Amino acid sequence: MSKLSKISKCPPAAVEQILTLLGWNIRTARLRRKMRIEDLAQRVGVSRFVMSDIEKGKPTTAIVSYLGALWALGLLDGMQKIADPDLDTEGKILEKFRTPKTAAKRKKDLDNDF
Amino acid sequence: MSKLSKISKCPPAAVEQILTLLGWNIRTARLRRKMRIEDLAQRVGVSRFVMSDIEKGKPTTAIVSYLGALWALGLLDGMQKIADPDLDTEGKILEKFRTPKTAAKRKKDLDNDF
DNA sequence: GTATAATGTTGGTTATATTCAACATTTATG
DNA sequence: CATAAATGTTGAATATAACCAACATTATAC
Repeated sequence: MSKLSKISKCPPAAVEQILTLLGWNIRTARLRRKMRIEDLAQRVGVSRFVMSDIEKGKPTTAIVSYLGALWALGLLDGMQKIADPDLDTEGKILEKFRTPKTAAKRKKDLDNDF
Repeated sequence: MSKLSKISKCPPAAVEQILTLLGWNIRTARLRRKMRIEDLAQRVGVSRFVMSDIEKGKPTTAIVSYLGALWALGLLDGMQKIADPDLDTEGKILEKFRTPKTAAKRKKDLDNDF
């Protein structure tokens, strides 16, 4: 039996697209800085094979390796805003009043399930 | 000998900080949507343990699982801009003229190594 | 306050991500 | 064009990420 999650085996198109784009962007940034794959890999602390995988947008590679590449390129800043609660207008609407620590449901709670 | 990369064992503070923040933001978005860890995990296609790891900002978890969480929460959009070459002013300056496919160096090329 | 649901924790199993060596291919320099 | 560097590819070894069951803890609903 596979120990690889469904999303790893067959990611949604939107996710695959983001991964491919991210890898390509990292490659572009590296070349602009005249660094070899090996150079960037060393700064990040991974092998050149992992760095190559990243530039191809490999889904199962550790997020820290991706973030490390962004960090080594001075491109980590944009990550601050990802999923920022202040910018999550949809979430703010859904929340309305409560700020719970769990998402407890009760039987009667039909919950629109949006 | 460890087969875990240096960056996984001891990520730079900036990277660790981003990971913790990202996990927390995902948790906040989930709670706002009144989803259980289990619910979100199912939509993403991972076990509840992996989803829990994500909310803790575990560095070695596959990037696709993080992106899947963002996707399932409708928060994937922001990723488009990460490392966007158009926004990489530093890179644009360094690049100047060429658009190479490799980062070839020649012996004489002293290269400022920035 | 109590019952119940959600989340956290631990230990064990297994497929696989990372690593590396060696070779092939592609790209850029002079 | 020729040469050397950069990158791609393959196969093998090994530590570990993902998974699960079972139990503990925490938080919510009534």
